[in-house]
Amino acid sequence: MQTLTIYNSLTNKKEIFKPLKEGYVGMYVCGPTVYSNVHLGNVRTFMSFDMIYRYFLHLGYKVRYVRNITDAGHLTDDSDEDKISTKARLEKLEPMEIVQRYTVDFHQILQKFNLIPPSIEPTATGHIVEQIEAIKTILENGLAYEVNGSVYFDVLKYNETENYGILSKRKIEDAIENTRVLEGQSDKKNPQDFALWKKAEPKHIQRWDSPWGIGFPGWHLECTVMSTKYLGEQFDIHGGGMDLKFPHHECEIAQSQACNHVAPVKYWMHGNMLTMNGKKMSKSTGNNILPNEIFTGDNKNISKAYTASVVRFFMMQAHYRSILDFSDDAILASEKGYNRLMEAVNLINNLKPSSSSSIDIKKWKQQCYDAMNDDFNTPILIANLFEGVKFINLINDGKESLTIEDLNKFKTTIDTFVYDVLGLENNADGADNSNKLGGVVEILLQLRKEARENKDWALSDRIRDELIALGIQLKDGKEGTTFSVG
RNA sequence: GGCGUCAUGGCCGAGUGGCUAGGCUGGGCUCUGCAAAAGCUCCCACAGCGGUUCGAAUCCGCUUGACGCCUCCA
Repeated sequence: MQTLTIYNSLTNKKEIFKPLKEGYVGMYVCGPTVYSNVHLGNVRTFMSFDMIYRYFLHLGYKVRYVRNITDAGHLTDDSDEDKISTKARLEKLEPMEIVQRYTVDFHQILQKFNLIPPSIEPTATGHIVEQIEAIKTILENGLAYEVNGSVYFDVLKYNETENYGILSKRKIEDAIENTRVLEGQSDKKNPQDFALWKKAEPKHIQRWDSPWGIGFPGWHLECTVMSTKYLGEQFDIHGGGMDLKFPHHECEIAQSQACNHVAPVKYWMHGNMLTMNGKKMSKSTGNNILPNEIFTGDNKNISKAYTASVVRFFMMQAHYRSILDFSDDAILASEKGYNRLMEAVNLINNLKPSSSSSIDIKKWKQQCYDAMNDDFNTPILIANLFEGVKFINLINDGKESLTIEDLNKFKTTIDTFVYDVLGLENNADGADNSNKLGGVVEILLQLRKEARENKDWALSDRIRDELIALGIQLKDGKEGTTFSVG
């Protein structure tokens, strides 16, 4: 098995990946709060971890991948109302109607981007009982307190024996000095304390009974409870967006320690933000683009529509830990690169084997693995794949050669990384009408060929130019004319 | 204000103490009726100022700038 290194946010270093149990990987990724449509920035994080999931699977690990749906308890501010309920009141819908609508949207969008569904996708509302049990345990361990029907985690007390700030590298002393004083926090002993259970006011729609009265769980708790339930008190990888590092993931660590007295996660992984116009995409600021707007081209930031595969390729061209800026120029360039890659991938089936190989395929293949083994470096992988594109074109031109064994190895490796690991899809052979279209174009190519034999350049050029206007690119080669649909 | 990350060629984006990133764009050549495609090739960058070093864009310090977190956020 390949030696894989992963950048661990807990230590800020690349570390060799060693699973807790040989051959198995437990991975938890914070999912969306389903109160509105997922925007492209949300998608990036899930796509990054999908790539990581895919690579583990390819390496032969048995992976249990858990990604939650937050459908309750996500506090917006100190108004005692959570996001789901606020939206529900606004639209006069049942909370679960909102949850259902945006959960379906989330699944549909991710499917379009060819993300593999996780092994388990638990919901917060489905784990209220477990959350209440966890609160009881934390109370028993003396690290939480009850005030007016709410329960808060006692951060200062926890920090006496443990390190609150171990992940985010914050010092609690600094936090105390710099925390803004907000209204309505009088229930808390300290501003740093966070809610485990919040009392529900009568106007609050989502509510559950508990030993502390009617209320709803705090946001941080669900991930602790669900990751523990499905992956154990300790598991290999916890992922999420960079913006969740503090306070969410810091709180998760504290809660797990308070319950189970062990560090829950071996490798913390954080995907970086997608920006647009240099600023983070986010729902609240409106600086975002929705996937459906990209598929239709209906957004002022883009000049045309782009397919999900092109967007996926665009994102894979950047490292998951780097900020990536979305722009029309950038994605336009990616689209061209994607098309070039896919044309070569299609061409590989036509290559003829030779009696000897002029290219070291084994070395090239290992370079692909080396890239992925270095903290999932997809940009380097793609650079190597373009090296492969060059090989394909040269072999096709008869300038390089591969034996049948090498050719098969080459083809398998290309397919593995392009389809299985990067999760790209080949739009050309995915279209139902491609066969019919191909037949029609073949007729035109025949006509053009006859025109050219008669030196009727006016006609042959007209056929070529009108086809290209429709996005059909002709390529004249020694053995006839081929075409590609752009 | 506090903490942190990053500053790479026309654009997007990797990476490394001395050796090619890659994609897109632009120039040249081969091929072609002319093109396109493909191949070859050119433009060879690393914010600024100091320091360490035989050697730094890569390590250290300072300056400037951008972004992220500190409040819900992938």
